[in-house]
Amino acid sequence: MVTADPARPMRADARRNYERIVAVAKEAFTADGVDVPADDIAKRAGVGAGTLYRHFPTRDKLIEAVYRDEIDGLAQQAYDLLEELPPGEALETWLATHVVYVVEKHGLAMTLKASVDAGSEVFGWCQSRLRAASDTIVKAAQDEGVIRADVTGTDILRLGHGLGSAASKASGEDTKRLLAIVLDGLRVS
Amino acid sequence: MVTADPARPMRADARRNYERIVAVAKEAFTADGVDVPADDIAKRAGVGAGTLYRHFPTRDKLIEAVYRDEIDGLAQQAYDLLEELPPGEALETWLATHVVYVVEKHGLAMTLKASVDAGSEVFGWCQSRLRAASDTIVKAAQDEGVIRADVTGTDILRLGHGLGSAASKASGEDTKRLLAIVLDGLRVS
DNA sequence: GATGAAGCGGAGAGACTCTCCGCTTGAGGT
DNA sequence: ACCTCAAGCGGAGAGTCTCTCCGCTTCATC
Repeated sequence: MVTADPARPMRADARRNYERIVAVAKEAFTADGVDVPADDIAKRAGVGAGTLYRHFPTRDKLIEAVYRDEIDGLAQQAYDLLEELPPGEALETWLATHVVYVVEKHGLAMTLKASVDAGSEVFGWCQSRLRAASDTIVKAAQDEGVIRADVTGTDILRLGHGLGSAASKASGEDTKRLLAIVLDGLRVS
Repeated sequence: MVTADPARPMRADARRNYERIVAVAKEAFTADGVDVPADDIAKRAGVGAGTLYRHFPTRDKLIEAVYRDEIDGLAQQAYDLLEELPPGEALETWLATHVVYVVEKHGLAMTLKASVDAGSEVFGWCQSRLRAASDTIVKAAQDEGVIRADVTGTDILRLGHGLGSAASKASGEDTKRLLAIVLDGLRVS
């Protein structure tokens, strides 16, 4: 998923470090904001600054990688949920996850997105990955006949985003109710 | 408009410098992005770093001030246009200005907004200032009976923003056409 | 003009990003 | 098992950026 060059795969320790750094960075960004120093992240990950900067030539590349990883996790969850639950429930759970994600990471996501936007290749990648996941889960639920046939994957994405934005100014109770309303609307009547 | 303390007005030189810095910063941000060093801006404005940092205790405050000024200019233009032109034309011109602004400053505005968002007091101020301006110009045009009665100031803001987003991926020609379509839709039929 | 307060400039402290290079370690060959 | 060497590592330090401090200058007032 994040291999650099398929011709010669990363050495085991290099890959370990790469993943370690992304994980630590994600934690650090969430806890302390995107302004946390890169050297700090290196230290917390138990690697030298050189190692960090070899994997991520600039600070922005690191931010990009975290953003990408975050989105990738959200998309992956769609596929995982499909294996664990019946499609209808999977879709409902996924939408709820999406909303929680938007609410919890709102500020972070905005800043990450702003940092990433310039070299928007990554941004495009994220968008298509999310859409593919959303399409898949929606289609599965539709094949079972549990949700309306005229809903698209993009709709779900937008609903998740919209609900999240609305919910970030509302209480947890309200959020649940809003989500319930939308879920009800999605089901075949 | 940007006075700090009405009790004791700024000294003339201080105010001059304040305005100078904001103007230079706006130019610098537009030309070179928001990452341009604060010291550079001080130099270009012909003041010492100390002066800059007294007026704007942190770099973010400077960004905030520029964002605020930018929005303020857009809002002010609504009132200015109302004095120069008949209300219908004023509204049309303003909407076009808005679109151009969104297109030209898209990247910048996003980053500014992301930087500002945390201490969102400024953000709120900007929003209400824009809405007031929009409401005023819409109401004037409606009183003349030249645009639909069911349109609100917020609608115009949204249209401006939406058109701008759509237009940033389209050609100048397309933008003009899109704008013409919307303007046509706004007129009483 | 004289005087005090408000404001100015820029050297420099501290922090951050990124580079460089000698040392270490994993992986393939024998 | 051991050898070899490219791949990878760490961290000192160069260069840059933000922000502070304080002696000097300028404005406003009398």
